[in-house]
Amino acid sequence: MVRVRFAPSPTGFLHIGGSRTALFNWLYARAQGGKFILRIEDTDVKRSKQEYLDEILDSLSWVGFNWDEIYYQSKRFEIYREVAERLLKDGKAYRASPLETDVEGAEDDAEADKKQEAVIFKVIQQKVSFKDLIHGDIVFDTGVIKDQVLIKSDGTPAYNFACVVDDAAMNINHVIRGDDHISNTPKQILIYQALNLPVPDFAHLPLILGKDGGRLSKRTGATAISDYRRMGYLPEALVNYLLLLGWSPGGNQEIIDIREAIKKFDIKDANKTAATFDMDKLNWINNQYIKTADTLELAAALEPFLKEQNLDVSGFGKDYLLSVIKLFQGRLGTLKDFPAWADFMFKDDFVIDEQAKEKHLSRDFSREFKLFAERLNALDPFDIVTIEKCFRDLLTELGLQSRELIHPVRVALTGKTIGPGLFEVLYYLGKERVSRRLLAWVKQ
RNA sequence: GGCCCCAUCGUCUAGCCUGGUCUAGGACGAAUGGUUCUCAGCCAUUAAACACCGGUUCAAAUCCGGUUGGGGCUACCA
Repeated sequence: MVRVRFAPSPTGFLHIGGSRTALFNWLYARAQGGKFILRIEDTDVKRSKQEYLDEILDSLSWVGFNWDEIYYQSKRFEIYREVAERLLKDGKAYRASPLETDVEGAEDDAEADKKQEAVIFKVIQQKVSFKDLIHGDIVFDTGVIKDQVLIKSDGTPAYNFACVVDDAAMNINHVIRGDDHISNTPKQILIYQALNLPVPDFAHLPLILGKDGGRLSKRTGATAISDYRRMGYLPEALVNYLLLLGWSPGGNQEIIDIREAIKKFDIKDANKTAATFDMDKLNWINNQYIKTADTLELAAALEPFLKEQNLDVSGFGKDYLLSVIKLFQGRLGTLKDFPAWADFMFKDDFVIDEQAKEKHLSRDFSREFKLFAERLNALDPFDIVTIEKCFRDLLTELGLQSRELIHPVRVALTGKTIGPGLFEVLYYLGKERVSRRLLAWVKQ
């Protein structure tokens, strides 16, 4: 059975690159009917923080990468020491005194006392080769690798050692991780061999680059998954985008449901070229998902954004809210856009775009607005069709082009130049609010 | 510096393994036009790539070698 793992370190938030690695591991496990194991690499006690751990677990749950088992390296220090002891006994490792600078640099004597001899692995010069599921055969000459620290002088295990001990103990048979670990692989294989443990298959995923071609960093855009959640991206959209970064379902398909992806995914089809993170395409995909989302579910997803931007919709019925969401659904790039774009549907002190006002309301529309308000108030079936007819009749009477009145009315009612069709806006706003807003522009 | 990885439109990619069907397909973005109401929505059109050099072959984006360029690693971080 396939057993894969994702091994984040709680020394920072879950970022884009990490979640893509998690996605490919998770997908592969689900595609193969295997297990997806989460291993928290919190051996660096000083840098590991609870808030980071919480954020990582939270983000993984949000994107839906459910794990079958979870382990914490900080609870397994005894195991690493025992294994190191074995290597020592076999003469494959040796002890070395703690680094002078380390002891001297210790905060106080108590800390210095805790320092003990480190355990170092003897690297023997040889050719190590492995078959990478994505890259094919890779060969290293270990002559260029220094002896490796197994247990540091503070008693905690070094990364490459804890990783091997755990992958073996947890029966991980496919190690799927970032390209940056390729050069760690020969070091780890040496340890597997010294321990007489079966070497797993490796698959090294290309890195995700920022716009500047370098590593994705805060400078080149948001990196934490939780940031994207806050910016108003749907988890399905983010996952779909991440999936397209290094893998393609073929057949010119861009939008792919996760269940369909599970059926089609194979780690062997992953690309080997680094990909640049492109916000524009993410936005487009997010819009594709928002557009086709169930309106009721969208309403729930929108809640935190309404709250955050202080847009109170409680005074309106559920049906009204859903209608308004439907009106905007097709043009939303992110959920965050909604409160900003639809504010006029829920309050009278909506934001007025000064440029729009300047462009369309600089001349006096008292006569037109007053007439239109009166006509609308008298409309009996007040529906989209009759509203449009009423408006167009008025245009004919006044001898105006539709655009000459539509834009001013839109700005007066919504404060914006962009938005849903005007007649729909009129219908959902209702007679009372429409005439109040129009008459506000009428000079007495 | 040493070692390793990578190389198709600006970006994500299809094609590469199993050379000919590729005057290289799709998507994002861009530009242009349309949408008897706006666009950041919708529709249409256009521009846009096989890094370079050599080899193998009747034939190379596809196979091989080199060059160049980019990236990673080179910690008692993970």
